[in-house]
Amino acid sequence: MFKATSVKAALGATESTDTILVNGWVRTRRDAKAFSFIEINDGSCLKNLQVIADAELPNYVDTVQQITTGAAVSVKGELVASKGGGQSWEVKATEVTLVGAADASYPLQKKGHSMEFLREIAHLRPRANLFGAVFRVRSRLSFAVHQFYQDRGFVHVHTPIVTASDCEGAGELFRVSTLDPANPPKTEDGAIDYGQDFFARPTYLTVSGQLEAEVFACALGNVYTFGPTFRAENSNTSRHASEFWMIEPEMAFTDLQGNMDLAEEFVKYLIADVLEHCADDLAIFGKFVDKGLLERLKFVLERPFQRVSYTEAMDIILASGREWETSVKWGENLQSEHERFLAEEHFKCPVTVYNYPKEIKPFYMRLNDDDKTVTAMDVLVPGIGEIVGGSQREERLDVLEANMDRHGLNKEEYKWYLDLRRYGSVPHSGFGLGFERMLMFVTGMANIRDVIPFARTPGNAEF
RNA sequence: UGCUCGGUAGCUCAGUGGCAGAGCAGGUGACUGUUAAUCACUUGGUCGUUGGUUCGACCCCAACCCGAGCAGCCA
Repeated sequence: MFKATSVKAALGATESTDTILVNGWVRTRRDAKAFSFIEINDGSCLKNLQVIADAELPNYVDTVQQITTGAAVSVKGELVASKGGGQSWEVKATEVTLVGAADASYPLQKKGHSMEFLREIAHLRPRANLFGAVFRVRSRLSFAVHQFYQDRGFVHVHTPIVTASDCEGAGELFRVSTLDPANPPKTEDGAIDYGQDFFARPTYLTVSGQLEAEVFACALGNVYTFGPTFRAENSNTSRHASEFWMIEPEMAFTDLQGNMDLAEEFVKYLIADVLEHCADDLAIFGKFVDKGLLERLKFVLERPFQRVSYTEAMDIILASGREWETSVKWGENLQSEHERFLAEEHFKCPVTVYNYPKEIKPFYMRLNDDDKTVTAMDVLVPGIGEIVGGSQREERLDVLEANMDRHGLNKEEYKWYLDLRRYGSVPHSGFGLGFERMLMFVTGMANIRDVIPFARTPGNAEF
């Protein structure tokens, strides 16, 4: 069989070619006097390839003129310089095969559609220009994540997706069980007997690979995870999903400063990589989704991230003289409006906030010498808010145990985690970066549901 | 989960207590190296669901369902 040429390769040609084969889906067809224009797209790039199907073709009337938007076609012909404006190359067809027809009920029209409508046809939306671009960028961004860490000698660790730790503090979990929900085995006191469950204990989908990543950092030095993460929160916002992907680097012999340095370098690397490798796709976001996108990305790339301690951030917020919907004071969580104010108005660039009050952060964060704050750090970006959350971990056994007591955790269940502090404990740090939030930032897409192929949100797991 | 807004043709929307509308898509025809082609004609409706008010409800009221935005949870 003749080897097919991608639309991307055909459009990037440097000279005409006698015979090429192009496969793809028809975006639109128009009739001229003695021939038909067929525009096909195969997902290899944003642009379509224009095909000239002459009326002399033997199947012109009964096939070519019946081809509609959405149909799959195979075209053989000559790649020639276009006689019309708008494209440099086109294919003069010698053979047009209708591989799979699409009738008038094909939902994607040549016009723009609302994001909400396209979400309802998630199985067809990758064929829309915008979503083809989103998912090509997603693929590239994913590759860039690995390249960043691999280039720096980090080891990729596949942390488990099924986990038994249910009290890490990162929200509600999805239970994993093979018990019959209508008739579960019971213990003598009437409780469900998870001893008879598949894993002989209650298990859940992971909310973070951090604790396991710490194990590997304390053996292999610098490691990272990149995998799916699950939160059973009833969150209904444009930036939360029940299933999302997260990158979690973890570094031994590294303090909070080194952690913040890595987070900033990482975010900038991803932006630079996408700017370099996805220019065409980014252009469509700049045109239809977010006019200021390219300028903002370049701006973020050039400027150092601002760094302020939680205490300094609180002073800035309190000194701003603004009226807040939720008033805050030292010791309380920053609200979205405060984070947005810092990133979008006060600094007008990404901000890393560090050293948060210990009361509002999880047990594993390292206690500072002031005994009031822990080495937490969040990177806030304009338009999205928190994109990175991390910390230096508490490496001192006695302090960690005291933290766990204070948080009411069962130390028995964390024996293996505490062992890391018993045997060769070292200062270590890491963070989590929300992959979809990064993708939103890089594309300007406003809703997380539009950067996930098949989004899972409360009440929604179709497809 | 709370607050706010919305649900009318395949899509995007307008509409008013008294016969259901437009643009686009679809169909037919014309024209044409076009490119979200153009022009003419044209098909298409349980106005989210259920109940209530009313002589009469797409419109007013209530409950529910679905969607979106914001908040909380966080990445």
